[in-house]
Amino acid sequence: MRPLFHPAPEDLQTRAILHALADPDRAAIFANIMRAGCVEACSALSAVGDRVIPKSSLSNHFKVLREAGLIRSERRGVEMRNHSRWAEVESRFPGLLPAILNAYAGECARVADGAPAEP
Amino acid sequence: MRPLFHPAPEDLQTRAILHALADPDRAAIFANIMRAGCVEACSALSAVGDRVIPKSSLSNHFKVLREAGLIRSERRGVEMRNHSRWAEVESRFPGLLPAILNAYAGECARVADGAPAEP
DNA sequence: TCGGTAGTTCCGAACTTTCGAACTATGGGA
DNA sequence: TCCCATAGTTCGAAAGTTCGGAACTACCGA
Repeated sequence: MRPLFHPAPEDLQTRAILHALADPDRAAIFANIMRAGCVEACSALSAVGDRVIPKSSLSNHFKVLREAGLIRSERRGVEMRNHSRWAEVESRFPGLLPAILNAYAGECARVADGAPAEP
Repeated sequence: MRPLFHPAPEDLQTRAILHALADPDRAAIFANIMRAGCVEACSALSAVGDRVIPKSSLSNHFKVLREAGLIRSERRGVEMRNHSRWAEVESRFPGLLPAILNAYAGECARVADGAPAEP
């Protein structure tokens, strides 16, 4: 197992952040990490909605979030703790994360409200 | 040539917008359309920085921006006019576009300032 | 009608994403 | 200490996406 890579705050890239959050599953995972007091084990998030995400895909999602600089992961015994790097991202790109999470939240609310989700 | 597809304001999706703007070329094209009074021909944007973007790639970039709902394109004789749909996107997802364009702008400023761009 | 310009489509090569299977690392008993 | 269970990673094949050159369509002016 190779060591975990985390970009320095000054190496954060807008493109990587947008790419990471352009996947609704990853955005949901990130939103969960924030909501859950900024600390969470990976496997606690293995279901998004009613879909189960396979372990290998989950592992990849966490890697993408980590390498975009959105979360910081550390091995703690047999599991992993994931902290959001909100403050660092926020100070480098003010308003970016709130706007993105808001956009997703607004969209979900609308779907839940009215139109049924497409199959 | 098939007709141009534009999503309705209520069909705009955060994921599509983030995906469209996660590509720095597309983000630059979009920023240009905004800056240039919201109207621009495609080929006017065929260079980003000092790189030339091939026509077919450009055409695809415009398609992605259009289908994400970020721009509205109409054929005008031999060329295309592209309007940004800023107001519509902004009213559906407040703060999203300014935050993203700001993030890119801040990043460019920093690169221009100090470290040389990687090859 | 022809020529030029603007943009699109097609298609193959290169790249990315997904997910099951096999693997590694760690901790807790027997 | 050895073995098992658990948490996560890596591998590899299949499916999907992106890129860009060549050929195409659409429109305008001469």
